[in-house]
Amino acid sequence: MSQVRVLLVDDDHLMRAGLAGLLTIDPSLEVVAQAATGAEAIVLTRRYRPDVVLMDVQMPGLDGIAATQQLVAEIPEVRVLILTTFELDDYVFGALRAGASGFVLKRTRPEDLIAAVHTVADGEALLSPSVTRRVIDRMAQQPMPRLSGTSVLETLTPREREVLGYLAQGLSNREIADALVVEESTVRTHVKHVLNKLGLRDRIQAVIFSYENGINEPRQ
Amino acid sequence: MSQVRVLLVDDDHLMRAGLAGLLTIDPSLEVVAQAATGAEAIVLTRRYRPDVVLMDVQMPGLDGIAATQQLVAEIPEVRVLILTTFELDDYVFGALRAGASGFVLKRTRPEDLIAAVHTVADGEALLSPSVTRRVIDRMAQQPMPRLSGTSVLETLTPREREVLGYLAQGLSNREIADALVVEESTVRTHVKHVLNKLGLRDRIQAVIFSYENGINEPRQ
DNA sequence: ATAGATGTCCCCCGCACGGGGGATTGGTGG
DNA sequence: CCACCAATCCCCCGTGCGGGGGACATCTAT
Repeated sequence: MSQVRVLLVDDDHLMRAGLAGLLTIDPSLEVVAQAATGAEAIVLTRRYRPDVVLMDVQMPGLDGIAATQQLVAEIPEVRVLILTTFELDDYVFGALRAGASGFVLKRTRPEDLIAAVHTVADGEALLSPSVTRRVIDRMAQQPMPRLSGTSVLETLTPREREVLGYLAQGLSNREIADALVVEESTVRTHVKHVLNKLGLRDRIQAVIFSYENGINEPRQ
Repeated sequence: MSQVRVLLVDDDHLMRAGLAGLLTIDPSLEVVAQAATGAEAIVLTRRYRPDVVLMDVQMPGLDGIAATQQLVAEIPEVRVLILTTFELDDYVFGALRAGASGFVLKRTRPEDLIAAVHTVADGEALLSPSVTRRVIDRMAQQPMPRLSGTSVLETLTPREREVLGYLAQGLSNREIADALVVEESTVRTHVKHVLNKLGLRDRIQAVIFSYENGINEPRQ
């Protein structure tokens, strides 16, 4: 793999700019898109199909770990490299549980970061040396926790879950608006949020999601 | 049942006015509300709980057949009497599949229309004489299409069943076209036929139909 | 006190979709 | 031979939908 397509995900645009500039040192790396939130990362990953997603853990809304979980579940080919400032246990293990391919600290030297991107792009796993110790320690005592431990549904607000219920029944925005006694524009907003948070393309995918996840039970 | 409560549904307000006036000839009929769209019909049916819904087929937005389907599914007690100007096959069978109790032409004489309302209010089914012919014709060659049966699927051509399979997976017309290696316009035609034959509003309802009828099996 | 989350509502824009036609080619059956 | 169906493709047209924004009020937690 010569050319590696990279998606940057960080809520701080200065950090994104810095990373983008840093990665352009290597001409075989191409930053195809940048996202400021986890939800945006999912949308952009679907659109641009990057080889590697450089993902910050700390973000408002859908955080890096939840986003990673959804990304990997939907697009297994994508490699997620987690970036963080501190080496917090929760982040490390949460990220690996979610299916991340690697985990590097932001204070890593530029050339090492570039090397890390290439490593995960090649399908290898990668951990910052200072992190490796923690991982093998914990691996020894604990079995690997389940992938779907925390439901994506929990990222939805109560109202959004309600809207998803109506989406699952195939109702239009107008019909949902009538049912909830709000404006259609409000329903549109809720629907947008539901689709973004769940990483779904459109309301049709929401129907399928509902059946596949038991929100809709096929009546016989 | 002495007093019959009626909901009028027609996008043409002149037609509604005409029907309303016509029905007031019979003091045992009471027009409790009027709707201009299918969606409105559903809302008003919830609110006013009419005995009979006099429903036009041709309406912008949610058409009479789709509205009937939802109405009957949600409120089985309500009797839907379909009104139309022309006796088109798609309308007739789509409406009956959707759960309509009757089907009358707008050119029916006033006293016959009033009689029709009373008939369906009593729980009987009713068809305009000119429509009955078509129904028994079709009955002769194939069993009455019904909601729960798989017989409706047999009205689809092989290609249409194939398209339904892709619809069930939530694919767009473009994606189905690529899968079948035909033009998108061809897929559009197939999709139209599938929706018409199954009496479905849109591809979203097709997804739901597929799950409810075992075309899609929810995994796990 | 300030920030964040939530719910409500608004705008513009472009595209996919479904309904309304119609046309052509190849079979198949009466 | 002719009628019919199935499958393929075309047009126009209106609208529903999703993405991109933003605005405002309320409430909660820091």
